[in-house]
Amino acid sequence: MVQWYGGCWNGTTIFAKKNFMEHREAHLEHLEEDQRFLPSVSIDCVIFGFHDNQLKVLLVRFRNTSLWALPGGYIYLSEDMDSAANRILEERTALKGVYLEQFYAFGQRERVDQSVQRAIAEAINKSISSDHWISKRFITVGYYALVDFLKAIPTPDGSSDICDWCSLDALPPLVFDHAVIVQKALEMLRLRLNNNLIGSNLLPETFTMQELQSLYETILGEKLLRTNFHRKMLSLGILERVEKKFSGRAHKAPYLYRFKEQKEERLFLEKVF
Amino acid sequence: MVQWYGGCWNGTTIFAKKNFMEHREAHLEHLEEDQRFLPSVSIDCVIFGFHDNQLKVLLVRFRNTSLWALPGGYIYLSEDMDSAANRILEERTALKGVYLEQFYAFGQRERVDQSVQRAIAEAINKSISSDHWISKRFITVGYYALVDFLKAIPTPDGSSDICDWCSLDALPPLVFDHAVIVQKALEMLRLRLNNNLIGSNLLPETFTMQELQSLYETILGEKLLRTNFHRKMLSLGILERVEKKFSGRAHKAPYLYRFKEQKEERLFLEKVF
DNA sequence: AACCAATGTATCAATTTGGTACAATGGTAC
DNA sequence: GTACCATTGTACCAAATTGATACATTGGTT
Repeated sequence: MVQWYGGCWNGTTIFAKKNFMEHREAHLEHLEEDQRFLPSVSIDCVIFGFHDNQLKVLLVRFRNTSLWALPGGYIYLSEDMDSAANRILEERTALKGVYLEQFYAFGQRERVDQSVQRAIAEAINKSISSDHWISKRFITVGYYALVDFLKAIPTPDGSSDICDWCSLDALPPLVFDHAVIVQKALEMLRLRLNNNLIGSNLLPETFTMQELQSLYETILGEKLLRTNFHRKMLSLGILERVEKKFSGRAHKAPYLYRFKEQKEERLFLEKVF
Repeated sequence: MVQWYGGCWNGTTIFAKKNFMEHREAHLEHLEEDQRFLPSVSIDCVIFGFHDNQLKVLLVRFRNTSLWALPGGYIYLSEDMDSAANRILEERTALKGVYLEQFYAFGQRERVDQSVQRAIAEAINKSISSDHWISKRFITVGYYALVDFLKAIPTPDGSSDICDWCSLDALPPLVFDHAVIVQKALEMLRLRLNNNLIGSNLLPETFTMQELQSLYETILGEKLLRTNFHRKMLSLGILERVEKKFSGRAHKAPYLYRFKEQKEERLFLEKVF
């Protein structure tokens, strides 16, 4: 069990460990063949999950260090930037086709601390010269993803030994400007909280009103009145009640709900809260 | 007077022509010294102005062609990406410190049509080899700017002979994916229409309620009820009435308004409409 | 002086929201 | 079984917001 400020949760499985080795090989290959990547541009993914009434973010830790970072990567010359982001996401979670959205490009001149960069390279046993492609200046394009916490299989890449969930409110220190990137991702997520996109991607197929409200509260960072939330959600007409009831702990059993199939047009501008 | 689908307006002045020559020199210099730019990344600016109750966008036309494009440029290794965007904006408008915000990065593999790229290079008398830095793959980071239409001085760069305003609803065909970029800029602008950021940057110091409403309607793409708009705007408490009245054409003279000085904190999430 | 269209304001119904009350319920304790 | 209880679903009311219409004001035209 990985612990970090009490926030991490170990999702690594045997299956993940197998993938880990595969990707490690692939990664070493990349370093030799940097010509295949678009120079100066990297991608970083803020992968959100929801569990225990908390927003989680997927992080990797570089091998032989205690340095945490967002899962990231580079763009092959032959692929679209969005495809690259999808590939990176899939490599870390083993999930295909999940909700993924670009939210901002980070271009500060000094955003990558070169001494940290070197420390990482040395720790993973790569001596890189000062004109190595990786030590050149990069801008990074941020994507956030919304994934089903239980379905994702966190999988380290060749430069990391851990890939795991961390609670958003107890993140370890992150390398470079990654803390800023997470913050911005959350901001953009709030800005786009409307319509059902958020819930239907962060929650399992069916869920209780309580879980849905807790998700909203977590993202918005404020408490909502239970009864009014209930009313509002039902009035939007995007939920349907699953007729089976819940059976678990004490007290009254809540209904389960699921999101209705959506028409393609998005009500992107409608405000919910 | 530049005409294009009836939408263009010629803002070029004698002052602008002087700047034009200066920048042309600067640009030629750049082409030789491509080492000074960050590879693979360009910037394109969607510069919005408001005039005649219409949203305008600043465009450039490449020399000896009829090809229109967004004003753009590259990032010096020594400058932040945001600074580069500011510099590009200033070069085309002679305006400093205007409202400028990054909105999206465009990374499709084939987003730049190489045959068009070559045609432009030839037209401005540059023969570029297929491995010239400019013919490599680029992602472009989009920024939108909100400027006072009357204060901007549209100024072509070295590769263009015209820099001018075009009505958003009568744009000429644009090169590459620039039409998509404009569309996305508008979308993001709508998403962020809240608080007074928009108005205070697209309108002159003082303005009538009618002008403000017209701006909102243009950006949102829908009609609003005059009386309710009036009420809402006043209730937000962000306007102050300038005691002088208006004196112009026929009928009753409207009050003039201006935006109050804003506290630094932004009410970014508050919905207005 | 009569008129007119644009402007500022008032008003009212419909809707939405914030907040409280209360009945229903599925389990626990005894 | 019965009393109890925290949680859930729903009802309800007052306050605030919004949609829509009416109307008084006014600067200039004819």
